[in-house]
Amino acid sequence: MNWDPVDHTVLANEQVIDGRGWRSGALVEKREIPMYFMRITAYADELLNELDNLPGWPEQVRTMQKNWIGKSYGVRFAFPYQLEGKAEQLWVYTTRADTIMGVTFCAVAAEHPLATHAAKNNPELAAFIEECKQGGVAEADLATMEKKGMATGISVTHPLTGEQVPVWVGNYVLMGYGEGAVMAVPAHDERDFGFAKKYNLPIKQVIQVEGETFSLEAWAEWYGDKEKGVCVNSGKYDGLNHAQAVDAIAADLKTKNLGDKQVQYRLRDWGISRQRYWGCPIPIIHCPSCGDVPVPADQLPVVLPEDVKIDVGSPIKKMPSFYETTCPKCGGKAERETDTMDTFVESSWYYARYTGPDNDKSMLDGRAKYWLPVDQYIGGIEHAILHLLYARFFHKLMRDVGLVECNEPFTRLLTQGMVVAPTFYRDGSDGKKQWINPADVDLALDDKGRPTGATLKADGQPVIIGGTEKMSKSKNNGVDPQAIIDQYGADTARLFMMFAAPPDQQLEWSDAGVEGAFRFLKRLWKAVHDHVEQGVVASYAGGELNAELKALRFQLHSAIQKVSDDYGRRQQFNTAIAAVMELMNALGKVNGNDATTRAVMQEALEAVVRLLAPIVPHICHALWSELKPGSCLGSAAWPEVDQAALVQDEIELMIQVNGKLRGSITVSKDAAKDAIEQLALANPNVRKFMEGKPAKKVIVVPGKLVNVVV
RNA sequence: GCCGGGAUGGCGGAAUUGGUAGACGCAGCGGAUUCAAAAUCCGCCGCUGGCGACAGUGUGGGGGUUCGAGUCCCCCUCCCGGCACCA
Repeated sequence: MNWDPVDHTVLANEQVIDGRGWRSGALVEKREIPMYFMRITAYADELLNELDNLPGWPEQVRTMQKNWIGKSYGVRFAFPYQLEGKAEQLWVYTTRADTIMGVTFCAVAAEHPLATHAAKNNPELAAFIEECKQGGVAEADLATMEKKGMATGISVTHPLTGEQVPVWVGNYVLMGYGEGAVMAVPAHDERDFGFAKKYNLPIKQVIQVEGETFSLEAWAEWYGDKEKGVCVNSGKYDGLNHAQAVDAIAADLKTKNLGDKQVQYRLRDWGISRQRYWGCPIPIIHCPSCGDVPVPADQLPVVLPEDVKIDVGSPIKKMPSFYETTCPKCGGKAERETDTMDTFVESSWYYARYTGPDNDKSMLDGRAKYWLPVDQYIGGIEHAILHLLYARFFHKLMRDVGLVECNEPFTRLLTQGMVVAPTFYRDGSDGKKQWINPADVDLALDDKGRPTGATLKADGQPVIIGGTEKMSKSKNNGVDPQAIIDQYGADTARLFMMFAAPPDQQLEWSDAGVEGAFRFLKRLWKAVHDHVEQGVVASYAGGELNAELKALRFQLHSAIQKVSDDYGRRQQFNTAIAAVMELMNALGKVNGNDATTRAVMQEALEAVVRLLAPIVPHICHALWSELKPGSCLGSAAWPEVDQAALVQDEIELMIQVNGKLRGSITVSKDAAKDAIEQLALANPNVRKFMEGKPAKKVIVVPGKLVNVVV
């Protein structure tokens, strides 16, 4: 954990800025703190494999979860060594056992027992180990920090060559991950290469890719290649490829009892303890004689007390009335756990609780089995891994105790892009940033629309422009759509937001264009009323149509098809709205008052109202009752595509010469390929650009275009 | 640093399977209506050249594959999300 030595508190990663606590400014230390975990790793394989059974999930989310779980096939093996006359083993894990003959040193974490031992009589090393404990624990910090190390003076024995291999302490090796130790092959691992160059450690090439030349001077991409490389300088393993070498080496290690193949996961167990008030209390009682005892089922749930005083730290940690209790086992004096659960725990099953919110006997009941899984789940892409992986895990836990029956919680997933907005702040007197809401700021723009400065509306004084980030409470850059709702109504606000961008795309918030949505709804309202004023009629059901009405019905039914597909399959609402807008533009151009025209108009307007209802429900309900008096939109069927209306007699084909657009021809829908070619070659503009040369090739893409190659 | 996304007119975006780049909307410009304005309606609207017909050019940058690339492949830049205690 990140420990602030001044404030004596655990800090969230977000609260560690450049290795310092956000309030105290003190250098943060890494500290081990006892805590409770949920064993999500026991479900790693199922969580991974089931990703292939989630066709309704976006590919990118499945890929991210797959990479996060990070199943790897490698070899776990040991370097034997003697310590104070005793035989010991330094265990490491690698996915590149084929490079094992190129090991020139090992690196261990600062907290590794070997490092602790070596530091006993080595004050310089002890100081270095202390230094390694500084800084935050976030993976991003660890990955970007300068790689540092120091020799321990201890050597271990290479399990295959018998050579002595020096052991270093490395600030980039983590005790909590894997074995807390790694083998280093500088010739074939970029990080090890940099480390070896920096500390002048030997580099031994053991992989060769044909046609390449190895150089100690600089790292090259192929050094790390495991597809094309074969072993060299590796004795009996020379000439073997990656898979063969791993097999042979693993077998030899196994013979020596010093290792074997092993499957590993990047996924770690889920630490759920939080030293905060706000969260579900962890139901454990600490008894001096019985140890950690679970709170008996009949005393659950442990309820968070509400009569608390909030000042510094969690109030329940200073509240004897909460934590003083008796041991359920021995009846002696005991204390409740005062850590609470990560709020991700609750967000991992709330969706199931919705099926029985009134149940005060158990967390879920049979209704959960009836309703689940959730057909369509919607959440921000920022939850692609943590929340969605925890929820999947928790669902499987609930399945395994019989609370739910399905394997996965969410059948279809839509991950909406973040709504991002600029951030603004001032440096407060306490050194903390005061975040200012974009609505309270005036922006000055240059002629290219880029911001040049910003001032607070209230005092006209400048504020600092921060980055554009996802809207959040902590950065105070959220924008409330209430202002739009107040001015234009909820339908306009909904239409505008759905029209702005596809939902899975990130969107920089701006209310420019909201007028356009409002105008469109006014046009729709007027179009229906203009029609209804002349009396409602039965919608078109068949009969001869002139070319104009035929074209209109083509557009109408194309729109129905497109909107249905956009809503159902593509989940892209901006294009669905655009299709209806195009249709409305076409309807606006219709002249004529005859019975057939009015019937087609009735058909079109009825369709439009139903197509838009999911986006702008209020106005559509009102308009539907005008178009179909006595009927309710809520029970109206979704409009159906009339396939006959989609048949066109003639189609327009684009003509290209050498891939460049040079004109178009209109042909009958079932014109033969030869006839199309002849027509294209006869086109005056085509002849002009052919410059008298013969056509080498004519490509006809049915229904699309003709390309003449000369 | 690693993993996942993204970059297209002045702006938001469209182009779904490699086949008309810029749909739809905003802003802007011109016109109609009006005493005037608002509202509404009509037209124009990537860039360069041209009175124009039209031609050239153009989807972050560089290379490649293809009859044809916004779309596929390789390399690069920048932006956003996640990186296990923001949730």
